[in-house]
Order: sequence, then C-alpha cells, then structure tokens
Amino acid sequence: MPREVLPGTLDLMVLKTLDTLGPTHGYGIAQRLIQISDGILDLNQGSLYPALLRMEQRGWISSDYGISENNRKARYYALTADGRKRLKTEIEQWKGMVQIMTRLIEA
Amino acid sequence: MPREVLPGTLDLMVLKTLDTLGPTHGYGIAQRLIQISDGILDLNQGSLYPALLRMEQRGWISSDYGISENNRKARYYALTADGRKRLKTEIEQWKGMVQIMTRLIEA
DNA sequence: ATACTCCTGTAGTTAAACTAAAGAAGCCAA
DNA sequence: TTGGCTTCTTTAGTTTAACTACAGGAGTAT
Repeated sequence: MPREVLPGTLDLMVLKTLDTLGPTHGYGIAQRLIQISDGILDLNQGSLYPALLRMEQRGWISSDYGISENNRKARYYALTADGRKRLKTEIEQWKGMVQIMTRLIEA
Repeated sequence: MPREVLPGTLDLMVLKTLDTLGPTHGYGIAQRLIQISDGILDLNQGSLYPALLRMEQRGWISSDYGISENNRKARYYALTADGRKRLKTEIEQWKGMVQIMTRLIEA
C-alpha cells in the first residue's frame, strides 16, 4: 500500500496552498489539495494536522481560531515571513530535484 | 539538516540506474548518481545498502558477486522482470506527482 | 609498512507519514 | 426532536525510509 503523498513534499504543498489562498483551515487545505490533484492527493488527517503543528512550532505558519464559511469553529493557518522564505527554498529544492530526475529518467 | 535524497525517490533512482547501466555494484550506483546530479546527490552508504537489500528481498533486483573494473570484489545488482515493472510504475507515479506539483506551484 | 581508494556491511536513531480512533458542533430531513 | 450527515479538529501509537556512525577487507601505490 503506497503512501498518499510523496514524502518530503507535504510541507511545500501546505505552504504553497496558504500562499495562494491566504489564511485557511486544515480541512480547507486538504480539500484544496484534493481539488488541484483531481482526487489523487487524498490526505489523511493523521498526516495533515501533525504537519501543521510541526510547521507552527518551526515558525513557518501561525494559527488563530475563527468561524468557517459553514459557520463552524475552525483553526485558520497563515504563512509567516519565515514560512514565505521556507516556501521559496522548498520550491527551489523541488525544481532542482525535478531537473535531476528528468536527466536520470531520460538517460 | 536536510536529507540527501528526496524520500521516496531512492528506489526509482537505483532501479533506473540499473536499467541504464546494466548490472552495477553499489559503489558504482552511488557514483552514477553523483555524476548525473553534478554532485548534489551524495548518497550515504547507510542509505544505499539497506535500500539494495530491501529491493532484493522484494524481488526487484538480484545480486551476484564479481570482480570490479578495479580488480576488487564487488556485488553486482541487476534488474529482475519484477524490477522492470516496478520501475515503470514508479516513473509513472513520479510524472503524475510532477504534474500535480507544477499545477500547484504555478497556481 | 602504511596510507589511500575501492567496496561492503550493519547497529542504532530520527522523523515523516501512516492507521485508527474519538469527539464537538452545526445542518437537515423524517 | 431525534438521528444522521458533514464539517472540522485532535492525538496515541505504528511503520519505515533514510540517516549517523561505525567497522573492516582487500588491492594499489609510495
């Protein structure tokens, strides 16, 4: 049974989602990833929420409680300045990796 | 301290290397990855050899002892039929992932 | 001899992603 | 008004890939 997400890419996906959408709750992030991947990235909550906690502890995101579009209590996460820096770094690393893999696969 | 390789891509890299080069020993695989990545993928032996063991146990590769180009004893690994199938699958998954990430990053 | 490169191996650790569960709270239909 | 559905969060415990940090044999060159 394969992992849902490619390990090492989850942080990038979450950070980029917050960058694009602005402050979003966990559930919304998960939905966004399902939508943008046509249902492929159906993320476990058991992966998402610990990841959000991790990133908040590292100072890449911050959180506040609020009320969702559906009138539920929800925890909204937002990129911090450090998170924006981190996102940039991760995108660069990702692109480097893609280049290497492309070279390898087409060899 | 970041990981040397993007987790989840090591098997693909090893399988593809064997596909391209034919039977190769562990040290040779590591060198190949250094070369094709311009020194970026400087793989730990502590990652490589356990990975080779894993893949042999799963039947994706087989091994035989031989003598290297430098006249040393070396263990040569080769793709099996299952390994070739697995490689195909992994490449497809990788390409799918690249597509999703591209869509995400460019959104 | 001794130092260097080539080549393999493994014990133990870390941490990311997982399974599996629980639960609160608003919405809606019977 | 009850019971089910959806939304949204949380956390305990497991797995496993990749890591650090070793150790060691064997050929080659000085």
